[in-house]
Amino acid sequence: MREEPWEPPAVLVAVDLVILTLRASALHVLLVQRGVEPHQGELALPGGFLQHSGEGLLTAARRELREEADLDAARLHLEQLGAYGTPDRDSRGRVISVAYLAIAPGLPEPVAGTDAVGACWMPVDGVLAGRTRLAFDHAAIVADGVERARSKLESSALATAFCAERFSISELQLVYEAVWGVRLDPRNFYRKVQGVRGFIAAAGSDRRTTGGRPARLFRAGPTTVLNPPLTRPDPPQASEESR
Amino acid sequence: MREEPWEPPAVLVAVDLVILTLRASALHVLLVQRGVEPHQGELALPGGFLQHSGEGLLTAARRELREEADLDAARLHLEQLGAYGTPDRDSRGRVISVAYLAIAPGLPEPVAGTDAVGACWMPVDGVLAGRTRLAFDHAAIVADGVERARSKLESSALATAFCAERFSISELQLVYEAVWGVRLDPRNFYRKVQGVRGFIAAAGSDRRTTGGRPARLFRAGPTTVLNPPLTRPDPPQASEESR
DNA sequence: ACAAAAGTGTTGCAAATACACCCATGA
DNA sequence: TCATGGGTGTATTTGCAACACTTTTGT
Repeated sequence: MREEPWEPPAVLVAVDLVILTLRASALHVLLVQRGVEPHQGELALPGGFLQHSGEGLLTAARRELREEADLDAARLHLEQLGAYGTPDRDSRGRVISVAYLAIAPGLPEPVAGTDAVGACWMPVDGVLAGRTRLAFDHAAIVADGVERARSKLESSALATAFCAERFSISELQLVYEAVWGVRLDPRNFYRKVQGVRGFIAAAGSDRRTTGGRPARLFRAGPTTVLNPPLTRPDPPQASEESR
Repeated sequence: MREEPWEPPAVLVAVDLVILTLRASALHVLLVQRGVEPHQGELALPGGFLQHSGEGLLTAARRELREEADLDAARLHLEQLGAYGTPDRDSRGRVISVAYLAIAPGLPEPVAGTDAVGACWMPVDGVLAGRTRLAFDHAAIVADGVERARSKLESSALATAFCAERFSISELQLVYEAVWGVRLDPRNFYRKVQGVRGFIAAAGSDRRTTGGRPARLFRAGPTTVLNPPLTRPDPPQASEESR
């Protein structure tokens, strides 16, 4: 760091959240409708400015998670995505946003206790395809978050963060299929997942059923890096059908 | 983003650079000696504050690259690492640092034209092991940068950024061996690398030699994501010798 | 001729796929 | 007893590490 005689410019720092979850086998992101200008009424990521100059970035992310989504950060996966600082991204002046990615298990239904106007889960497909328009550069941030989730499913135990505390192997498979957008063979998936040491651990011989044979239940294991990794099958060779 | 009656606190934003290169088959990072307080005289990452409120983060990173390391950003790989914003990381007040990772080919020798005091290439081993002490939280940032480089070698064409414009396959192998800290079989590496479509492209049948058979030369290919990826061998099972 | 580095062929093991099959339960 | 989803066995394919071997240069 070099020092110079001039004063460096002070900027505003916001923290925005990309909260992903699985609903009806599709990946969804939590969006709020903005109550004030700029971009009033438009959809945006939940977030807000640093509250006081002693607040850490991660602390602020956890606070927003609680305030805007009524989610308990202690139970969620939460990691930093990156900083977004294009000069003209916010008409109020120089605002740099530090984005965080959170993964939530499928919640009962609507997001309760939200103090933002109209929070809702939106399918990410629409956002990625540009059909769902977002304020600021938030669509790009969502795209980065989804891409991060897709790639981390391969090499980390992130998938368990989409599940409730106890889950069956086929529920875990649904996570992979929804996030990657592929179909997997349940039988091979079953053994593959069990073959990764520390990924999942048997959780009581308890079992609930939905019509067939009851499934064994598991909970997230101690491992966070998958070894061997679960490899994503390459999409079926887009030939003339593409685009 | 929620609006509230209070003023959000303004903070200072710095951009710091983790510039990695290969020297004598070892991974090195560029460090400068700080000329002013705080941490005067200590080693730190090159970087500095945003220069004016209209300067973009990436623009600032490119400027620092030029000013502090005399490197041309257009020829380098440059990507954002993340934001570091622990409240007490800088004694001057609230400073958030956005770190960037740059990869440079092995340069002729010393870093020329630097306006910082005492810029030098330091082996990353010492930094990672804590033997080389850095100012602020810069040692942690270096560790994150090295980890990012290690993991991106597997799935992206990042390795070519460590090489000159034209390189032989064995030079590319040296990059992988140095960054990963492993030994690879040259014969299998040779074919593996050639098997990845778009990774490297033949560059003139030109050839220079160092005693044996001349090598074919290549340049970076169009692909940035490696398919199939180059997988890193797991380290030789640390048994009782570990720690 | 020999050393040194580049490049090729071949083989055997191990992981991943595909899929036939058996198990446990509700209706 | 049949439909539904859970779980297991196994043959075939594929990927990859190991290593013998050939090629092309400098000295």
